[in-house]
Amino acid sequence: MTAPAPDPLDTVFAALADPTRRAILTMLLEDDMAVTDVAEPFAMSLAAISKHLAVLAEAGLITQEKRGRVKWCKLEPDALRAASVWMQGFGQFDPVDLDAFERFLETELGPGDGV
Amino acid sequence: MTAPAPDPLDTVFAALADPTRRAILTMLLEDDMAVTDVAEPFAMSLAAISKHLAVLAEAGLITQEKRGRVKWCKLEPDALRAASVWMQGFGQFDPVDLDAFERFLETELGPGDGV
DNA sequence: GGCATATTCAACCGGATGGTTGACGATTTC
DNA sequence: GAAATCGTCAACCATCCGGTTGAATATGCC
Repeated sequence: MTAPAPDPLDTVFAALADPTRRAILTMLLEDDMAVTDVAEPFAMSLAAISKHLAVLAEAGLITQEKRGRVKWCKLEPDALRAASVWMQGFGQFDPVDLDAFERFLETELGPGDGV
Repeated sequence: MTAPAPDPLDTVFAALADPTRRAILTMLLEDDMAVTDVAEPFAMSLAAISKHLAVLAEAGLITQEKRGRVKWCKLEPDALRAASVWMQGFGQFDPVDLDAFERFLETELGPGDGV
């Protein structure tokens, strides 16, 4: 652990840079989920998803709590606030346009993909 | 070029994940700059900065225009809007707190580092 | 023309990242 | 206690990333 503690923004943005991880976050918007259930829709191994979840947890974007043999994953939206605030500094954004958000979420999820 | 066009959010967030690149964006908030001038405050080669700028341009976060032998770099804040909008979906953020933004910018630049 | 300046290109390097598979520890269930 | 389930660990692999150096390609100046 001699690593010199990188800027939290580094890890948050890096975590968000992967589409699988963004999809996971979107899923967790709905509800808390077990690791196995998170992995279910993806065409990759459970171990890979487990790693993605570790990255998200490292960034503070989720927390994981083990109850019994099941590990529950919970969205931690506050971690996004720092990044969001940072970005707002550029361009004097208008207050966020929720219609645009809807459109983007649709793009994210893929049209006709009813996740 | 058989690469299947990654989600723009991938490249934007990946670009933002590097502290050098975020610092560059912050510099460009002030004014457009030539590549050499962008590189000046950093303890790394000009070629490295040139690559960073290419990443930012690829993500659409800046544009570069060559006038004479000088290539000018210009912030393109609109590219951040998509990412910002995506993030707003999580956590029903309050409208952004500009005081918090100031504090974060200070953290970014480093206290007592008068860049 | 010839030299200095601005920027990129190309090759290279070490380390991180995203994925795999198979073994393993922990927990529940029968 | 034995078997099934949940999740991680460890080793491995290919690729990407951030950096270097040195040569190459403009362009501007005299």
